Amino acid sequence: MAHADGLSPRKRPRQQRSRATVDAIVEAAARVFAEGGYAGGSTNRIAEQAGVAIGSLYEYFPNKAAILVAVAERHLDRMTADVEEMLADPEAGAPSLQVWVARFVEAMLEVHERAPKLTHVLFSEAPHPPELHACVLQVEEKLAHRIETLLLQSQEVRIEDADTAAHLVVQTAEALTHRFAHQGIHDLPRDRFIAEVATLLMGYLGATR
Amino acid sequence: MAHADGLSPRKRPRQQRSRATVDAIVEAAARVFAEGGYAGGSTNRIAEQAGVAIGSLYEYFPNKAAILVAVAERHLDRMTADVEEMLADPEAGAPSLQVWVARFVEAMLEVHERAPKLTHVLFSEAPHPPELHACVLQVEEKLAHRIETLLLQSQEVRIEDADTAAHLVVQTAEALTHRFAHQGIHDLPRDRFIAEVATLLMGYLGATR
DNA sequence: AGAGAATCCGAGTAATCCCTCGGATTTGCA
DNA sequence: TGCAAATCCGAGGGATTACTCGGATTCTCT
Repeated sequence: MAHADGLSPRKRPRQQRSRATVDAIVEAAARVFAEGGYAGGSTNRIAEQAGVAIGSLYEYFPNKAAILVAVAERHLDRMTADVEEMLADPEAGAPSLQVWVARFVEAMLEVHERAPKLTHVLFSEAPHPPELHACVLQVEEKLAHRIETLLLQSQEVRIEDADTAAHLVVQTAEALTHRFAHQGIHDLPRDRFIAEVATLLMGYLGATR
Repeated sequence: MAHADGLSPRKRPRQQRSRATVDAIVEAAARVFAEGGYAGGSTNRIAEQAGVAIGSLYEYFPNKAAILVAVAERHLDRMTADVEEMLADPEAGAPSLQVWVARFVEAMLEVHERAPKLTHVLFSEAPHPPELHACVLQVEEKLAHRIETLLLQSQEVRIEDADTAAHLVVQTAEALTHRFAHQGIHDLPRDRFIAEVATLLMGYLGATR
């Protein structure tokens, strides 16, 4: 009934008209934040870009942070969906772990390449209210779990602590692809970068007893 | 004579009194930025924390971004100095590459642990004027070069492209220690994390022909 | 059709922010 | 000692910001 936290929507959109408004706001916010960062994007500008009055915006979002969280949730959902889809793609019968890892790295990279600025703002630049942090943690957890099952299925490696290894793999892939998409790494070309990271991770998985 | 870029100091401090003022400002700015982020730290608050009038602050810094750059330069200088020192420490006669890598990872971690919030603001949160970006690049270049000579000296590994390998090692260590210091990774204890990252990097260096 | 709920509107408020400027104070030096 | 340069001061200007509120408009449902 009462919202203890100050981030949940102040009012639920009940008609499809208002649902469209909320969508437009979130979409516009993604653009605005990606352009000028979180602090640099004003709520007035978001409303303007969404073609909506500032008053309407505050009908559904209690404050600026809530808009950020909404953008993050939508973006993260799409990210995980994309990665899942690419990992599920059964184009080869029984791929080796090497192939799985390379696919994973490329999937992460594509996800970051799709919206490097926004991803950077969401993950690194913006202040992280606990709401958002939990959201990020959940995504990483989901990815790590996916990787872990991959590791356990593979006969190529005997892993001692698959849980930890999976988390490190996710963190490493996430961090490196993020950096590469955002600012590049030592002028490495894209495919070379992917191969190198895949090698890095395979070395780890092979070495971990 | 004229400063084309808008970041160089508007006036040079000539007496030791003003040099102390500039120091106090930079130090206060580091505290303020670490506390509330770049956007969250106001120049008025920085001046107040430094025990200096706002007018005095603008005698030596043309704008807020210039203060950020000054803080970054000082912090990065200390970071590189610390890492260099730890790597130069000759406590063992001829350490193996494994030992070198573990030392490097621990050094990077300590550097991030010393001021995790500030490091995060400097590296990730704050807007990166080209001045700052060049500064960061230079540090990474220096570290990569240090690692590269280490690789070339070692007889344990035959590296094909030592340059690229060194850069990837630096980026990986930097990214992972940054994350660990800033928000932890899967509740890994510190020593376990170091060991794991060292294993990761050694696997890569061993696997790269 | 008509009433009440949902939605939309945008001028306005209070706070804050970066930065200026004219003058007071202190320092170095002849 | 006295003067010019260096340093310090802080009230306040001009711009921007997040957010409010009272009322107009549109929708849903009987």
